[in-house]
Amino acid sequence: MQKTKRLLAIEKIISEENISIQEELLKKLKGKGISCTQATLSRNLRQLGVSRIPDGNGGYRYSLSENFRNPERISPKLNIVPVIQDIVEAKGLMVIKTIPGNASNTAFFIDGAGRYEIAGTIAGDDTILVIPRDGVTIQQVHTCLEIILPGIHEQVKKK
Amino acid sequence: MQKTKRLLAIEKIISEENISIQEELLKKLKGKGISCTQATLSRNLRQLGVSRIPDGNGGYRYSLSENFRNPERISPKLNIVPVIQDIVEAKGLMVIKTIPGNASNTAFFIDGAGRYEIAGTIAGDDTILVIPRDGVTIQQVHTCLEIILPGIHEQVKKK
DNA sequence: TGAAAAAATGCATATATTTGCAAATAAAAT
DNA sequence: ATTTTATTTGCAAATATATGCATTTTTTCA
Repeated sequence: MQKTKRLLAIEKIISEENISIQEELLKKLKGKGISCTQATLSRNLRQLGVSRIPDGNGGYRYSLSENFRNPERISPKLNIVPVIQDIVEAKGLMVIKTIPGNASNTAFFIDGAGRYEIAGTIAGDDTILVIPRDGVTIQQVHTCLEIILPGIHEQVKKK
Repeated sequence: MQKTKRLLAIEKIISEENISIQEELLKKLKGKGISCTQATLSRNLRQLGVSRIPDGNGGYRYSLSENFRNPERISPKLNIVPVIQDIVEAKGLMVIKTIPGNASNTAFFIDGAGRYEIAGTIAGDDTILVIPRDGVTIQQVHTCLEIILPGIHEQVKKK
């Protein structure tokens, strides 16, 4: 889907560069072969929860919401304990195994990151089903998980 | 000075009410006997670091930006803090609410600090009861918590 | 597969926000 | 106190953002 790709690109650009007006973002997108109108961008930004904040220098810049910008702020807590046991994919979905009783805890963090890539999660006692949004690849979900829970793949490999 | 008063009033209004456009804020100010033009407001908002964020409901609202005011406050040391949702006191005891499943983790951490002020803790799923030792004031417990979890009160205030 | 419903998009425009500039006000210096 | 300098403000205009509506694209469902 065109929109999914655009939303992801918007997030990426905004997190990496200082965008002060929508027209500027529009051009960056065009540079990546993604094009739409400013009107669509306006709607997309709202949907993504992107806010415009003073840059402290007399100007403004667009910014991802708090959770999004600093996912590492809330994640290392979980990494203190090796709660995650395994990550496997099946039928385009992702299954994360945790130590007993920690699935909902972990899913909560994943949800809290507010990543667009993830449509939602369902947690049992020691298993989480991560449902990627349509058009999002498994690889993108892996990357996204790494952002939410830095070191997650490393941790799993050790077992 | 007129401006100082206005800036303070703006902060107060924005923190208490949902303001979606500047004209709206202008009226609220007028209601408090403070008047200026929308242009001035625009400048003031930027100076205060006020950002406009999606309200998750198809609209926008103005919001004080913690980031802007305390950019360096975001440090890895705060990692453990965001699990804490609220701190209230009752009957000389202290009740700490956490995100689901994190009460025992957090309580363990508090216990681990071995503070004299705290006689003990009891943790459920998302709630911790902190029992101060006899003769210890609630204020002392607050101070003590701040030592164990630096930034904890600041974090809670934001919610 | 085709019709119906829903979602996304562009266009034109309405609405909202920012800014250049000159006047007014406040602060500092002599 | 008076001049000088800096800050604040309003006004009008420029710029930026959001939205109504018609159209296209995608999804759903029979």
